[in-house]
Amino acid sequence: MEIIARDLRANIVGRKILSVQTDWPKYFRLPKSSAAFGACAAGKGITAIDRRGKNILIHLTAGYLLLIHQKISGRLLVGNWRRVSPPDGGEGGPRWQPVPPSRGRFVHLVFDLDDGRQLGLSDLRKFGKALCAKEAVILNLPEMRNLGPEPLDPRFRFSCFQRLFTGRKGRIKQMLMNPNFIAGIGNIYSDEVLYAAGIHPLTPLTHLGETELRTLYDAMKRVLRKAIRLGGTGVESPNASGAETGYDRVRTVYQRAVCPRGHAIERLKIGGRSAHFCPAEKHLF
DNA sequence: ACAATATCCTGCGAGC
DNA sequence: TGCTCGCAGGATATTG
Repeated sequence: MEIIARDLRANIVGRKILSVQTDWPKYFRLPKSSAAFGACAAGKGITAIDRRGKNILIHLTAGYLLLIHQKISGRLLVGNWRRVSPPDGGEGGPRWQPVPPSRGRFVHLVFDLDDGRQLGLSDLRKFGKALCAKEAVILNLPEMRNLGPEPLDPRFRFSCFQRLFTGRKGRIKQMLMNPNFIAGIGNIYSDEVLYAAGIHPLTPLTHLGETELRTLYDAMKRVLRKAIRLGGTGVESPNASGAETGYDRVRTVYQRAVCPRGHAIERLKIGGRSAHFCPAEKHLF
């Protein structure tokens, strides 16, 4: 998500949103009607872009904020899509075809920009969401207000990390993935961080002493920094020739058959999500 | 009060 | 070949 935010920042800050189109109005959570949402975003300039957890925050003129969450299958792209009619009229509403056709299948939400390009949300599963309101309104919504600290925030020191654990119970894997605990760590990076720290995903929080917490904290910062340095996970990969790119090249356990040392990766379901780990690593449980 | 589970969707690959 | 099943990068609501 950090990679996406940086890409958008370099590409669309200074542009103006002319209009908004969708074939899936359920994206609009605030305001909920397509007309009201369009009216909120249209005519406003894009002044800045940042990120909080996995939320992309697009700052608009007049003190407005556009929040887009890509959820599982979403991908924000800048490009061009042309509107095409559905195959037999009627059913399904408008569709967009990417230009060039190689990028951005599954675009369901389009922001027309004043330079002829568009910001499009490609989102196969349509779990994404979009909100537009005064900045203070957005930032006061529970999903923003309850967000945990940013893992790479320099102010998020070890003492802060350690404090998050006091009086809490549960499994470490679920804790790392809980956005209200720490923002922005999902299924992939929680597995990668735990492997890097040599900690089993099922380890109860109460089993983690200061030494393990220090190891976990360092692994978290290291893995996330490296992922950003390499351009993120799954963003543009695999490339045209089928080779993995970015962090995917160095992923150790997530959807791997073997770990870097050649041991078979094991999988189990934790809280409805798949956890990948190497049973040969030293680990607590 | 807490922790599993269901839910929102669609496409894809595996197995029969 | 064509069907059904399980699974997928998130987060919240609901259930037990």
